[in-house]
Amino acid sequence: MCANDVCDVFTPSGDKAARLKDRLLEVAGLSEIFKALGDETRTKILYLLSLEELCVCNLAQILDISVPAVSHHLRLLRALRLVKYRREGKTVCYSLDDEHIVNMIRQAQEHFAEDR
Amino acid sequence: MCANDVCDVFTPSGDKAARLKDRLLEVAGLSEIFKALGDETRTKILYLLSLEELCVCNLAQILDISVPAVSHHLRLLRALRLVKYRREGKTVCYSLDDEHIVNMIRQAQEHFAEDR
DNA sequence: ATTATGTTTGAACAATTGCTTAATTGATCA
DNA sequence: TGATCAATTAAGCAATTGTTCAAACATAAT
Repeated sequence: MCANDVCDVFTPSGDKAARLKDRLLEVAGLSEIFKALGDETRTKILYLLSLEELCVCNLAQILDISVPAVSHHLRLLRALRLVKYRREGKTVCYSLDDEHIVNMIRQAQEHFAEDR
Repeated sequence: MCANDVCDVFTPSGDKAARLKDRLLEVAGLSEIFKALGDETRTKILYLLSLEELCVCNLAQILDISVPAVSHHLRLLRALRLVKYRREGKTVCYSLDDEHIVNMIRQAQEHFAEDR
């Protein structure tokens, strides 16, 4: 920990630190959504679903992982209301339930592109 | 795995699966960026730095965690070119090096808001 | 030089995560 | 009802992650 009288970007009264601490409330809980996208497989799932509606077994086929693995990921994405599902006979069809996700992916792509 | 002749959203030749598999290249490696935001502490760091330039020890103060913890996170964010730093005497000042991050955070906030 | 302060790095450890296999549930059809 | 197929859930395991403590490095001042 730094000595407050040396490394003081802050005002002596320390109210600035408090003010910044308050601003943190604005991003509280937000990382849950990013955590969902923080897994390679889930990013792929979300991107695929942004292209078209797909059932669990098709996702497993495309992603080359087991059906239960896909199901686990979808369960998490469902909990965050990022995807919605629709039962069609024996199969369950998933699709994107959030247009913001696509925007986030686009932003990440742009960052990557500039990264040369 | 599903039997291809029953759960066939795909064409019999299977070229559709192949086509979708190709599209996945468009999001390859993108989850690295989201992984950075997928940690509560790092989301806070990035948000604070979007508000103003801060040194390591100030970040530790505001976030109530140890200085090394902050440093480790900054190291990761540096590697992803999400933050930049500037030495000022003994202290090192960090700031945001990517406007896309702020956009991503805003998108996440909007999703959260609609989530009621 | 020596001391003091801010930052970084390394090692170790607890906690979390993502996967697989096996068992269970849900739904359709004979 | 019984059989079949898709999906979910549960349990267990390997791998990753975030943290702390201790040590090393960098800069500035005495």
